[in-house]
Amino acid sequence: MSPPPLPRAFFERSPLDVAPDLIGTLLCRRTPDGELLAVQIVETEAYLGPQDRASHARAGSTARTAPMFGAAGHAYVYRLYGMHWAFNVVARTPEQAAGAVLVRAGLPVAGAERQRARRGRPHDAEARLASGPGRLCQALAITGADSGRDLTGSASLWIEAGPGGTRGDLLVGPRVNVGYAEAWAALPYRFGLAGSPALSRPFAGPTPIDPAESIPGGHHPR
DNA sequence: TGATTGATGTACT
DNA sequence: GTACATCAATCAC
Repeated sequence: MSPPPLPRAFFERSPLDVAPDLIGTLLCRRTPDGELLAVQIVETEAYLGPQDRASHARAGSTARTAPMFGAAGHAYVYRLYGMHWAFNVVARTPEQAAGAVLVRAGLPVAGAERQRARRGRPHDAEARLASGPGRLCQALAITGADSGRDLTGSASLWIEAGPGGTRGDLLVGPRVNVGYAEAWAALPYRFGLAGSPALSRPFAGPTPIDPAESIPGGHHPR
């Protein structure tokens, strides 16, 4: 028995609320041959709508970014640097034009050996198999064919609550490799599970923070 | 019609 | 620490 997929309402909130709440949840994949692959999500980034200079939504809706402008709880998958895939969940309120949460890293919790085989690196530690947006997609066999998929009603790709319901201490910092986004590059829209060995890279600055505290940096658009 | 640019990962020094 | 693979989207003519 496993818990049901996270419901639509979970994703019908600001990406700034959904991104930290996804830390500790399970991203699950049922392959065509029936095998279960899953990771515990340990790192996410929030991307807002067209006003966010770091978001692909900044150019408005295109064939690629259309899922971000559609219903919350769907996948947005795109090709990165011409050779990797990156997986997002659409997160937005009815008032927000677009929004998404990039899943940057996870720790394998089911089908680890199959994930290692998919990565093609037999000697990599488990914590390394999905410790980056491209690695995570390769380990879980996520491709552009999954873009637009409804994660709340799919038998092949979904997100469910993590075991125990404990999220652990959160790390917060600026998003990775968005230096072109001017003032938006410095905002603390990246979230990580403190102490996880599967983070894609370290968080700088004072860590961890108390999850109960508000996000540092003042007032943010939600 | 052509040039630039990335929400990266790997190999190598 | 640096080099580089590789391509759709976007932007500059």
